[in-house]
Order: sequence, then C-alpha cells, then structure tokens
Amino acid sequence: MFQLIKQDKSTKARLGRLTTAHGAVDSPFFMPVGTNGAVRSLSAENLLEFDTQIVLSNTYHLFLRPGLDVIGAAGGLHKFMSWDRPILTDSGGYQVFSLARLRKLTDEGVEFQSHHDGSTQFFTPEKVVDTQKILGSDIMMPLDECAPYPCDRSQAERSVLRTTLWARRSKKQYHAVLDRGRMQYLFGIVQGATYPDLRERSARELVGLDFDGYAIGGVSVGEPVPLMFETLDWVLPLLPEDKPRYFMGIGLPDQIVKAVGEGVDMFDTCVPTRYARHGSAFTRQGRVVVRNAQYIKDFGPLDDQCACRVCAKYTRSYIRHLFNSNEILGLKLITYHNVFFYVNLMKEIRAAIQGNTFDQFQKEFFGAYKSEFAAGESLAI
RNA sequence: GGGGACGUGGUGUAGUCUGGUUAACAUGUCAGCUUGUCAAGCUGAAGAUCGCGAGUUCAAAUCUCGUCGUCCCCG
Repeated sequence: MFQLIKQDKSTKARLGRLTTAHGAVDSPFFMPVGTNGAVRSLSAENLLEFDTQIVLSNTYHLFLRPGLDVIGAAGGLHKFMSWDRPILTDSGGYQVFSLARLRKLTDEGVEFQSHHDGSTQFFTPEKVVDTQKILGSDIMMPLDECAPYPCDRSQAERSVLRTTLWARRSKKQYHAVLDRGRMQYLFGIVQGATYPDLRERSARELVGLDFDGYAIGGVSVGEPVPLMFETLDWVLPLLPEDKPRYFMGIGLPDQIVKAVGEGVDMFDTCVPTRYARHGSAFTRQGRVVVRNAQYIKDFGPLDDQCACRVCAKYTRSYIRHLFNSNEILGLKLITYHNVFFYVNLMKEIRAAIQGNTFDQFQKEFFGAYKSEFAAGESLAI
C-alpha cells in the first residue's frame, strides 16, 4: 500500500512510502531503467552501494528475450537478475509505439514484429498482465496506447478510449490471476495527448477503475517541455491523493525537481544511463560533456560536489581518455556517477520535504543548475 | 650503379589507363542530438594548394619531362 506521509506546505511536493512484497520505497523516487533486466553496465551490487530503492524493467523486452520459460524457470525476475528489492515492469505499450514495426493495432490488442528476429507477436492486455505475473514485478503497468506528438484529436481520442478499455481488461485479468497473498500492484496510465479534456477524461475513467497508482503516459514524445508540464496541471488534480503518481519517462534533473514540486512521486528515464554512454555526466551545475576536448587535462572529478565512489577516485581527464579510447570502463564510470546523481538527488529532495525546506531547495537547485532549455522554456518558478 | 613500384586531409584508400563542376570513401578529430533505453547510434563541422618544379592543353590529381622521397628487386 501507499502511505502519504507528508504534504509540503509551500509546494505540492509529497513525501510517501510505497510498501511492496520486496520492501518499502520512499517517495518521491527515481527508478533506474534496466530494460533487459540490467541497468546497463551496473551490477546489483553497484546499485545497492548507493541504496537504489527500486529499478524498472520491461515486459516487452524480457518477453522476447530471454522469454518467459527462462525467467519462470529462474523463479521470477528478481531471482533471475539477483535483485531482491522492488521492480516495476513497463508493459511494452511504449515499445510498440517507439520500437517495433507496428502491423496492426485493434481494440483486441496489438500485432507487431519483433525487433530481434522479425517474428510476428500479438500482445493483449490480458497477456501483458499474465506475463508480468510470471515476471513477478512489484508494480505492473497495463498495456496502453501511447499517442505520438503531434497527434490529431480523433487519434488522441481513440487512444484514450482504447487505453481505458485495455485498462479495464487488465484490471479484470489482474483480479482473475493474482495469487492470494502475493502483493503485485497494477497502475493505470493516463493518455490524451495534448488535449486537456481528453487528459481529464482519461484520468477520470481510470480513477473510476481504482488502480494502485496512476501514471501520466504519452509525455516526452517530442512535445515542447512547457506543454509536458501543462499535462501535470490537467491530470494531477484529478488523481486521488492517497495513490502514487508516476510521470513516465521523465526526466532531466531539473525537470524532476520541478515535477516533484507539482506533486509527482515516481520517475523513470534512461537519461542518466544513455547520456552516460554518450559521454555526458550530470552535476549540480548542469550537464558536463566529459567527452569534449576541454576536459583533456581536467584532473578534477566529474562533479566536485558528488560523494560517489567514481568522483572520489577518478578524474575527468582519465574518464575522457577511456571514453575516447572506447574503453568500456569509461561508460561504466559515468553511468555509475549519473545513476548515483539521480538516486542521491531524490534522497536530498525527500530530506528537504521532510525538513520543510523543499521550496528553498528548488530555488537553490534552479539557481545553480544550467537548464538545457531555451529561455522561453525556463523551468524556474 | 641498373631496374621496378608508390607518393592524394592525422591514418588507410578510391579516382590516374580513357584530362572536364566546389577531389570521394572509411577511420580518426571536433561539436551537437538523446526523456515508459539505440553502448559500439543519428546529425553536422573542420581537415588535402593530390610530394615538388616545369611543360602540353581552353582545362592537369590524371598526360610529358625533370627532381626529391619511400619501398622492393638485381649487381
């Protein structure tokens, strides 16, 4: 269950605790993305070193490889990946939208071609719930239809209708197959593209179905950042206060700090890991592209305010060299730092909310952090 | 001493025979992109007076002569 521990007085930030079969998670929290059952280049021990509370994995990818027979035989995803803390699995709705070659999307489900071998696959809401039951994830996400950007109104409306239909079927299947006494949560995913009334409709319909938490999906699909935040204004007021809110796929560090202040509890994004592999480290001053030539002889740490193991030991110069030489250690070191940065940022956010200083925390953060957006898209409040 | 092959961005090559726009490709370098994952991707930029000199020609990386350099073979 989710327990709302504290509501910040000067912002809409919330402090909470989500209790799962694999332990409790303090919110607001960030879930490092481990699509294939691994946060790229990091071991479970690495993640525990800085007290990562929960990771995200992916139904679609794991279903295709290694397959349910393997993970089932392993005793579930936790055992398979040697991770005994909570796991949220995404449904694959986003992958059908972004990755697989779509062949047919109907109310029944989605037929698509595997991006591995081209084989034809068919996903239904029921099958996605069944799959996640076998994976044993602590939080399951239902199959949804992620609308693109831009998206005309009729298409956005269709995706809302279908997402609600699928949510209802997911919920039904969930109750039909759920083991007694085994705690697995099922969330609803709000769609509606950039149409306020469709977002509102989606939120109301899903709340009516009573999920364990609510995600705002169909965001960060190419829309301007201010529009992405407007979606929160439309949706969050309609969600029950005693359920966690999950901003799917978000975001850059300053976006997370802002969204927490709007009342979001959960985040995930591949940004810290992917940006790391492409040579970028996050710091409290903003993003540092360590790969760049200006760091050739920079013998300071990635982030001089960081307490991580990498910053204690390795220099920008060395990491740049590793990166430049295509040494896998370079990716690993930046990834470690970046995930630490995100996890630690959330820890500081929670401490600030706890200490009634979150509004001050936001001001200081935005004051120091060089935003990646144009002036017109400033996140400062 | 004689004979032969080759000199084109940092590196490796294509183009030369059959002269014709701003000399191409790979890699490297430099930078940008990245938001419910695409490590080994995507986009862009810089970088060569085609070893040097002369000649032929409307026009030379390309043909001719000379010269320098590297490598190979023979003595």
